[in-house]
Amino acid sequence: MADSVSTPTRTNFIRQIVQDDLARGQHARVITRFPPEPNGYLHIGHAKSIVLNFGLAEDLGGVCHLRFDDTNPGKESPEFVAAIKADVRWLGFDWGGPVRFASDYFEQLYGFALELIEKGLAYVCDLSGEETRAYRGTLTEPGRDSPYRDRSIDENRDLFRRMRAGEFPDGARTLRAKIDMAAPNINLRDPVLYRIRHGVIHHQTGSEWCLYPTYDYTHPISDALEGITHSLCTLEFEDHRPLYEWCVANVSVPCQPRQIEFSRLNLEYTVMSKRLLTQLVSERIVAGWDDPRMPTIAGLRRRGFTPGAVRGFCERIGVTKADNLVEMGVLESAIRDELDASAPRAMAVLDPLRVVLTNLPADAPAAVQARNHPKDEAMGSRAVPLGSVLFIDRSDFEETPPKGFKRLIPEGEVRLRNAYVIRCDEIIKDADGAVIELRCSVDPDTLGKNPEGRKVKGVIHWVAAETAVRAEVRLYDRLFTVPQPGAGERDFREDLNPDSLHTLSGALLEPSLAEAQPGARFQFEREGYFVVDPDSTPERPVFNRTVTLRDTWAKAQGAGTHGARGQGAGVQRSGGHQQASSVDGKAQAALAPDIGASGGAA
RNA sequence: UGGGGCGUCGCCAAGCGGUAAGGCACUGGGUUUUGAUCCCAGCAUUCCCAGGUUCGAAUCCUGGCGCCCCAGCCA
Repeated sequence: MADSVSTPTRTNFIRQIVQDDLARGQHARVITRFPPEPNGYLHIGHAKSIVLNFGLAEDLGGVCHLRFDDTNPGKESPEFVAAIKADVRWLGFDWGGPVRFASDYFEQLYGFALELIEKGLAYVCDLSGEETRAYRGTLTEPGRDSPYRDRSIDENRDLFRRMRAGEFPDGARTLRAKIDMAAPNINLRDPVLYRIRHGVIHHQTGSEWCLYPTYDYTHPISDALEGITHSLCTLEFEDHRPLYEWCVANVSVPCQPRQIEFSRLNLEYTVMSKRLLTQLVSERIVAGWDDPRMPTIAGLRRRGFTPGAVRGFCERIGVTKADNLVEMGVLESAIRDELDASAPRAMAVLDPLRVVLTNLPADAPAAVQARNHPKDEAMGSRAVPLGSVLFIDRSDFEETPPKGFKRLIPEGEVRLRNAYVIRCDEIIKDADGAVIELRCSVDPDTLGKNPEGRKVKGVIHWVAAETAVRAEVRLYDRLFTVPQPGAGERDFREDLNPDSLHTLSGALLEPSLAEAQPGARFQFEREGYFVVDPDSTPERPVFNRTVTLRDTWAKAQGAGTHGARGQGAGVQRSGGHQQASSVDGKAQAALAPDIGASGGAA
């Protein structure tokens, strides 16, 4: 019941294949694997693969292994290993056994390489990297055989052993598969199986090896050793499948897993490549891998997403082989669905405007009772202190309202959420003409009931000045201004959204929010869903906006501006937040140089 | 131009020869002390194009067109 996003698990072409295999008795049970390289954090695209692999195994009574593809130690680190494990667990999956590493199989892999050598299917090649490339040919021209291709088995065996023993420097020799230098599929033109890497400390094997197997060789064999039945990967590996099959067919492994490819996820207004994400972090364009603007699992978590919403999103987008570019709206809809059902409501004023109630009755309650959820009685209610001095959001008052505006206007009435109907009698301005306070009168007979003889359409949220808790609120927007950052020749940093973060230091919360713990999620009524950031302390609460509420009013108002485009995906353009941003010039100024510098540098 | 893929509504995506699911978005209407949620209705005579097979084709065949991936001792 908690999982409101739950859509019936959709099938897809891969599930169909696996179920068919199971039905035909081809396998006793399905074993899949999720094989990340620990060279960065997991992102939403990985979540698609995780949900596919773990979800499939889970539903079909099998298991899914978590195996780190750690064959390139120079780029990998234990920090990434730990983060990846945490993310997979957070998503709610269990690998039902030890975490595995391709490096666990280094010794066996080495043995199989010897087997290939004995069979005349692999040879030690002395060509340099550059020469190897030259010999490989091009997309349209066949390659040429390496001059070392016909070394004797004895010589190959001897050389390969000496490679392991550390007798040759980096790049001096490689072990190559002997397949076909004229193959139209370039992956079959005697691909490199092993390369020499001295001096790197592998996070799992330390300095035990100076010889490291390549992905193309390691992956199929690791799969086979683990009894993987279906090896699911993304489309760019489709060309590698013949090589995958060559490997498991030519060494003495217990089985021959089947590789099936699906298309990777592309999401509008963000980037998904690990190279680019790494760049965002290393150039400090974002605060880290878990910056709430990042499409990483850690970023989404800190942004306030739930595991259920991420899984629900992955189910909504499906699994096919078609190239795709998914709109942000789908992700947003997934999290809104879940949070609408599960997040307790509260009131918070992001951009405060002082309101003095001039006639609050002496017998008015010191606090009003407010339900924590409009539809879920079980979530209970809370007391919200009331007082004669309040704050409302600046955007909820307009001196010259646009047509259709149903919030507070001069001489107009509006309902204070959970409290009285008030009427704006007087506007107080400063020397510059800016509104600094409103004087309002309450209709004492409107607590818990509608006024008689007239209709008050608008409802606005508020906090009482005396008991308000000051907080920092971080408003996030999409990281990029275009659907496909860096498309064409452009540097993706040119597409960064300079307004992707607004830090509000003067937000005011109702007191019930004061002791909220990091990770707690709320709906700030009429504003959006917010989560307590790990930076939060009782002295200084910090909330992150996960996503705004759907806002048809803002959308209608924004028509004609750029707000009308892009399905409003993730962008808050209401007047209130534009106000908020100008209120917060300091925070913006602090952020701007960072982005400017990185954009202008390289 | 060699090889491998993909092309069904604005975005995802079902469909597996019997006459176009669903989600997101969008548009109307209703309920509402969140301009939220919820509800109801609308939204592809057509499946990249052109031929062909068939009583019948998005599904089969042929030929085009368009897009993506591959020349790391990365994964």
